[in-house]
Amino acid sequence: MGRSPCCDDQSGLKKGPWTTEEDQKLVDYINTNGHGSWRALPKLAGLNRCGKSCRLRWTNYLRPDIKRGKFSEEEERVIINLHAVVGNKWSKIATHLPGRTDNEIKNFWNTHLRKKLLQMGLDPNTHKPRTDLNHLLNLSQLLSTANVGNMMTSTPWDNALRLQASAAQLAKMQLLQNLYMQVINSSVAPDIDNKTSTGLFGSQNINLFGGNFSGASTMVGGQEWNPDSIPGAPNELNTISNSLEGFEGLNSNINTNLMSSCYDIQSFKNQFAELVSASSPGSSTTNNQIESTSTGDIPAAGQSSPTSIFEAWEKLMDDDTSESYWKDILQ
DNA sequence: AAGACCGCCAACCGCGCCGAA
DNA sequence: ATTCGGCGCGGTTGGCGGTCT
Repeated sequence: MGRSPCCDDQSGLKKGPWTTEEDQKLVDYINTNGHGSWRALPKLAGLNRCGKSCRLRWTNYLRPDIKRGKFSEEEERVIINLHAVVGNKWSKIATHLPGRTDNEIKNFWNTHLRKKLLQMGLDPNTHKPRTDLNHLLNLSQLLSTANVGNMMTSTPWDNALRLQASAAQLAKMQLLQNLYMQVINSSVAPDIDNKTSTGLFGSQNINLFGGNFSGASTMVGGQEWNPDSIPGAPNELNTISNSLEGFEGLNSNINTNLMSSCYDIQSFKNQFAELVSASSPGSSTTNNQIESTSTGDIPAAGQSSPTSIFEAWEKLMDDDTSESYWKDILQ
């Protein structure tokens, strides 16, 4: 049982866009008298509007301390960080951004930041990696952007490009994670969903996520890149990385350099083979099968075998990977 | 040139909270 | 303790302007 609206269609009160005359009346009245009771205000100010409409117009548009124009990078960062903590509490977020209204922040989130997170493979609601497989199609696009690094120079674009490249690396980690999840869910290794077992979830306890990116150099776009060379980048990556902690998936024991190890598919294969042979002695899957190289064949939809998954990974490493291939793989 | 499509954002709507009676 | 009114919040809508075909 909801409340009756403060101004229904029968009230004869005006709705829709405000005219400059109405704005002026409202501003003049509030400047002279303050808003007082919003319900009483329209009559006192000579406006044919409901109080709620007046309040919204004032708080979202006419207030003198409103800051208009593009959001700065710092503001973006604040919004994302706060959203990760408080969720869709726009008014709470707005209290940390002087001059910005909850409505403006909400709109900015829905039109820009939400998409940004989605492109990074993060769920905008949880700020954790998306677990649905469809988004991997977007990731493959992200990965291709990493090649922009080839054109890197010493321009102000560097930071943005390199951060984007690092996001692409993160995407690769996620893909690895998702591929592994497919393995876990496949019939090949039905009993290895035990994170204390040996092998891929082994005892080395080095978590791919939640690590420290400071000092972790890697190859980006054919050049060695160290996040430390970019002010704020290690923190940025650590923030993203930390947000991935607790993800129900790969707790990798890939134990070399945190970032470059993500490319080390061979060790991943070897450890996986070890795991499969240890966990599924009766399995027909052999190391040889796992080690078999891609023939370029596209696996049938619905199939999910270690071989096809590794092929998928190798395909990912191939810049020419087509979107249709991914669709087939991920179905 | 014009219609279709899309993104942005101001404004509206419904609900929940809170304080006063 | 309960009811009621006012306000604020978050979700949604619809119009406008820009871009695409």
